[in-house]
Amino acid sequence: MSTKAERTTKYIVETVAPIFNKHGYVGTSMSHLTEATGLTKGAIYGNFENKEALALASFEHNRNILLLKIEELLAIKGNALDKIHSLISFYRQYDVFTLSMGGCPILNIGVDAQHNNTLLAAANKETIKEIEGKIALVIENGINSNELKIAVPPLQFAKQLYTILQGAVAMGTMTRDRKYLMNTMAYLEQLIDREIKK
Amino acid sequence: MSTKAERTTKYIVETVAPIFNKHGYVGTSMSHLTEATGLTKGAIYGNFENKEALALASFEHNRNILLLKIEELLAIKGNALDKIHSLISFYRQYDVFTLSMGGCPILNIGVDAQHNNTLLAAANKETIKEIEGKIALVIENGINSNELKIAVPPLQFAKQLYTILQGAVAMGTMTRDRKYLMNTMAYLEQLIDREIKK
DNA sequence: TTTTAGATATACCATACAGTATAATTTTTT
DNA sequence: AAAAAATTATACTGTATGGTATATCTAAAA
Repeated sequence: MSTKAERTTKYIVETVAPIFNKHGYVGTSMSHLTEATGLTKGAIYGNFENKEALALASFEHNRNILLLKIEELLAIKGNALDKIHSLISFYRQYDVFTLSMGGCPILNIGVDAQHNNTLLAAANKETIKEIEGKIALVIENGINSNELKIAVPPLQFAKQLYTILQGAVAMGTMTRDRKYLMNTMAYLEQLIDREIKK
Repeated sequence: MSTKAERTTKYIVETVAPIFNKHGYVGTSMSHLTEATGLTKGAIYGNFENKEALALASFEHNRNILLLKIEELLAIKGNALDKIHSLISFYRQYDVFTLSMGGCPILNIGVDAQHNNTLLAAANKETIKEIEGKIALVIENGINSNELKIAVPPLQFAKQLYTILQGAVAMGTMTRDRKYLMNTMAYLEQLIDREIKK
């Protein structure tokens, strides 16, 4: 069984991650965190070196949830097109999926950290790269197995797809209107079939 | 000629707008603003009621620059397709255009204000509506003059187009990589021609 | 050019901030 | 069950925060 501190550390991160995601690095104060956790600063600073380390752990927590889900979606049985459709279909409910995280961690931290915290900004950039790489791999396999044919390299296609997905996430977030997700995914579904079928 | 206070007010907003845009509402402190302007708090609070009013004026300043530019781009001589291409082409240099504002005001304020300032969030939402409306009008005119034919209503098409544009802006911002703008606009140019030509 | 009104600077609130030293309290080990 | 070690609470730093009252200065009107 895990030690007390390990469990407390986990509890703090889980409780605090959506707060950092919602209010950003500067927008989140230690008093927000003590209030939300019911713990004192002594407990928090006993488990994390400083606010930045806690913010980083919080981002990585949310990032892991998202990455694991994306891996799962791209690992379903079927060919490359099935996997891509599985991903796109998921983004219809991306808002409810990210609700418990306090919204999309990529968008929120990516924008907030840009001029407020270089560590978080770098971690975010790295995560984007990972997601794009995972999508690209699926595309590449589809090409190698003679299933797909596309005009651009797999990674560029993956980046283009993820850009449109994140566009819908951004617009949905800013306007608090789910329709951006629904309409964009509907549009993408038919676009993908038309563009990459062999 | 304008009064002294009018000129000072203008000077403050111009100086302060990119700071709010970069660091967000909570991330911007009054000391940032006094330092940047070379003025004291007395001068600033003499011209603005509080921090929120100043942040709102700052957003509206950046928003006006952007909206005026978009209006200009959509007002060029030619048919609807020319106007749309004019807009898309502009977004290739969107990063250099928004540099002096401290980045895209729609994205930055839209994400930051979401959980930190309801007034700013509402103003941002309104601006998005305006931009989409302007694009939709161009599409509508193109349809009425028998130039274009599209499968969805003009406003939905406009929303879809702006979603992809903002996706490129978001990805470019988060990764600090211009290629997202370049590649997405290249992709859009050929997509538009294929999809909406009559 | 003097008066008056408008605009800016200074000095100061009370409060909140991130962070720390240490005491009290739990866990864990013996 | 006692001792040792690890963990959390308390109380406190010094500094920064948004905002204000008032004094000083500057520009416009008489």
